[in-house]
Amino acid sequence: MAEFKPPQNNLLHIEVINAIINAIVSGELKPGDHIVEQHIAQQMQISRAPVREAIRELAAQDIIRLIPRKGAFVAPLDPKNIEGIYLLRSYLEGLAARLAVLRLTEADLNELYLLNYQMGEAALKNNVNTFIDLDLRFHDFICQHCAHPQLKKMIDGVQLQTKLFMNMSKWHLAAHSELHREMNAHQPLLEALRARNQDEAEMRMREHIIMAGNLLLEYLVNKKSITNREQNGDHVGV
Amino acid sequence: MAEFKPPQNNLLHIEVINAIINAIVSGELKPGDHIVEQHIAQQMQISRAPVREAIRELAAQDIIRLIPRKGAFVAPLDPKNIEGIYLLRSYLEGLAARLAVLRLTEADLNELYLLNYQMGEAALKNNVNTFIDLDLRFHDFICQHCAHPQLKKMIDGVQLQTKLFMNMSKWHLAAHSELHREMNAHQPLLEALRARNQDEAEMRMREHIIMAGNLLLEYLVNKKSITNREQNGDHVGV
DNA sequence: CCTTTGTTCATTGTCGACAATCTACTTATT
DNA sequence: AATAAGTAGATTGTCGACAATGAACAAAGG
Repeated sequence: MAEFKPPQNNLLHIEVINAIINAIVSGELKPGDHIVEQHIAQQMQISRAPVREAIRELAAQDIIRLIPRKGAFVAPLDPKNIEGIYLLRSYLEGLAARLAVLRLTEADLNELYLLNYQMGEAALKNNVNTFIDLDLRFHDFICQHCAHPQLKKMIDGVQLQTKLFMNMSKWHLAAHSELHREMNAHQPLLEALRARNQDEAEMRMREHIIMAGNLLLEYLVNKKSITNREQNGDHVGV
Repeated sequence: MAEFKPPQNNLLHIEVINAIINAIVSGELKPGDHIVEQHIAQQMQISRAPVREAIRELAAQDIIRLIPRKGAFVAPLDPKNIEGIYLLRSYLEGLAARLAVLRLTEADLNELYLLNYQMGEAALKNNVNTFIDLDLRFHDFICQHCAHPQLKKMIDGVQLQTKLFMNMSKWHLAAHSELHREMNAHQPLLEALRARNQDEAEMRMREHIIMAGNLLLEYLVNKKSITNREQNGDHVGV
């Protein structure tokens, strides 16, 4: 029997969501930019209704800031905020790890170990995109096994933001030189999971995320001071 | 000069949100009920557009479950879920308390002590509604001072859910006999805040919320077993 | 009797149009 | 020249209508 796949999303607003996210990731839409419903609607040759829904949904995830009767704006990206986001993420994913300890089977653990191994390979090959993708799958895998849909949803939202941060700041371009620092970042967490130690798993997950946040932050501050130097010839001390 | 307040929410969808929440709180809409856009639109004599937006926003907060092309349904209310919600809330508000420690002024602390005192009074008078209202203001006050808008937003969403839980389960009707158990629930937290001890504040906030969750859960399980007994004459053991 | 195929109706998804509001600019007034 | 009032264009908020989908029920065929 031939394969009859169900038609993928015929829901317009979901395609709009993806389109907007892509536009932000690709830098086409920059933080602070005004998102005009009709412009998107015309470009995608659809009406404003699904565009509106997409914007509202992204606003619920804080990707977009909504101001009544003025419009939608791409959320600003400031380091102060990033620190808070990563702190939040560390708490949420820490809790997810704690809950996942109760549910991960041996097969699940093996899968995680495999992902971790592949990350090591990608790091050695300096393959940043593969590394980031594997890292995301690693975290997702744990969060999916926490059996807490609402927590999962929150984490997805925060993760999307961090993904945007990384892309907007073109972090991945500079990550080559940082990969070695992240290479074995999951090891302590994995051991805690295997030992079925909830406290330890939560703690390690938190540490790991805070560390990743600091790495990004460090890069951002660096870049900014370099940019400033370039712009006004001023030397900014470390 | 007379007060000329700006007209309150001109935005229809906000009024719809409140209307739906009220309907759920009052029991008019029960968990699992199908929310039909046109019905609400006709009853409120507006078009479907703002109703749609309201539903989408409530869905983002997990008050409502959305199924594509089938519609919106009031989120089901099961004890298993409640436990998870309170766990989540304990983590989020715990973090908020930790952050608030850094920002609460002496005046703020006095305000919190006042609220706590008033709660004691309300408890002694067995005034449940006042007690619940004060409790909410107490928690809100702390969360507002965590200087983390996104965390605050998440907490608001989860708090709304717990509020709905309490109302849907008619918990407040039975709370009279439980008030004394909650009366001094904030004391340890207050002391930690005054001592500017972040770890302690987070811990005490968590404990307090988990305890409140258990109280509600205990009541729900009790009620359910009573209901079961009434329905089928079966005796459910503890 | 059970399964499959139509049919009808209720509801959601999408659309184009209009009204209300905001911004930027122009004009008038002191 | 500076401030206030007015105007025009763009954008959001709201509306009513239609198309697409899904659910319940009836009819047909085995």
